[in-house]
Amino acid sequence: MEGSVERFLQENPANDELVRPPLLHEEIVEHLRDLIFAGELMPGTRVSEKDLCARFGISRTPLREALKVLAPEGLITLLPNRGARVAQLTPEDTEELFPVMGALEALSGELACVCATDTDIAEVKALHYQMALHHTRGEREDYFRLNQNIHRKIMETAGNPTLASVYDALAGRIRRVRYIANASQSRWDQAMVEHEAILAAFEARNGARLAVLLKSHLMNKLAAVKKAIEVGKMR
Amino acid sequence: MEGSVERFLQENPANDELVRPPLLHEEIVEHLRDLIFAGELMPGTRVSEKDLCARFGISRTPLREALKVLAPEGLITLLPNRGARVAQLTPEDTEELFPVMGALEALSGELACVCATDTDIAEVKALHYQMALHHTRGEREDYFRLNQNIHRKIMETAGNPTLASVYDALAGRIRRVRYIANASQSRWDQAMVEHEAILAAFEARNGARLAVLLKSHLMNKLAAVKKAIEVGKMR
DNA sequence: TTTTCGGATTATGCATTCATTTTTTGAGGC
DNA sequence: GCCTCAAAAAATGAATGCATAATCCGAAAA
Repeated sequence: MEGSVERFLQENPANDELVRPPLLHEEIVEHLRDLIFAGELMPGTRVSEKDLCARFGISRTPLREALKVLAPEGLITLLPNRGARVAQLTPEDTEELFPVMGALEALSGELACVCATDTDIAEVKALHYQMALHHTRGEREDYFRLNQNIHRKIMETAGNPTLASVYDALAGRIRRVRYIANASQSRWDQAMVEHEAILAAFEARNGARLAVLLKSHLMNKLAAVKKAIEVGKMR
Repeated sequence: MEGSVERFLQENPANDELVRPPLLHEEIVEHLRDLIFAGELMPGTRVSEKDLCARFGISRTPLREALKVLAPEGLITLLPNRGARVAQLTPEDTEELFPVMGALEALSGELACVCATDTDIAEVKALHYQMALHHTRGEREDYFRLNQNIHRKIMETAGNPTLASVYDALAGRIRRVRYIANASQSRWDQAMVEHEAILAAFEARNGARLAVLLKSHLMNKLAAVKKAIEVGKMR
């Protein structure tokens, strides 16, 4: 019965994942993403093929494939004949990315208000107050983590995987700069106020309002980032 | 003075293009995109590495790299050990993509209203009336082309290359189904009406309104596509 | 005739190799 | 001492090779 697997896959494209063995380069892609996010590979640093191959215990082929995948994603910069570097976010990139993220988050908010179960809302609420606690305690790391979780939860509640994956790709690029957004206490406090409003809109299932709030939340974050960078340059 | 090129590139990242020789796999990526867009590689068809290598006159390495780049982009599906296929848009993908496109176009409209010069607006106006002419003449191909040009022009006017590139990537995936959106005359007429409003909002530099219009324009297009597909299934 | 099985053929995934380009190193000139 | 230049070393881009998995094809069985 030749072609039965074939037919199965054709008719059940969603089940591909269950069947397909892993592709090495895809694992490397994820591994590299993790290294970059973890800060082990800092922006601007040269990526030595030889070193990473040794590190992962693979040949250059799948590593190079992974680098070529990460390049369009904006995490890696390829300099022909001169190797790869961890991409460095330019001020222009930052200024361009935040509005796009804002539009995507706004959409996620709209959709989430339509799709959310009461449990979804309760979960966000729980995350919110846990985050608020970290805010009052001044625990930045934990605050950031919870913050991410809230936005991710809303994004998941929206029930649009395509939206989520586009968002994730962009979020990866600005992940680093987001950490500096709440550098000043006043901005951090302000962010917390904004989050109160976000939670309220979500609880009220007011999609339009939530969209506006999420969007402005990100634009405010951009302003804060720019200011923080300015200050950073000064000293 | 070794390292001067290095320094130049560091300080002038935008000029990289001028200096760097082309990477073979990137050319192949574009070439493959063109083939898919042109319909020469139809969705669902298997992509034979050997054939394409022969066609392009290259070895398998850069071709495989190109396929791996196109996979996350959604144009190619990789089945481990079973080759690559031109990705087929599922109904879910379609339904997920249009809202995202809508959000991005809405943003482009907002930004464009802020950035546009009078010339930009005049250009869109010219495109619009040329498109209207094709509509009255019933010239679908030309209408589509102008339609694309209008949205592209607004996107460019927005002055956010990151936004544009994200948009383009998604647009590539639904390019094919968009052609069937205006299958029915009534929907086509309706689309034209919507475009009148879009032009008006742009001329008035009413960003908020343009955003809403572009968004709903795309959602209506989605509805039309779904209906067209339903009808297609019937017969 | 249709289905099942098994070897031959083909295609794929990854490693390795080869040809260039770039970077490094160091000797010589200013 | 610093810059210039050239040869050596290293790294990159792409082609080739090899082991494995999938597909094809024909004979045998139902």
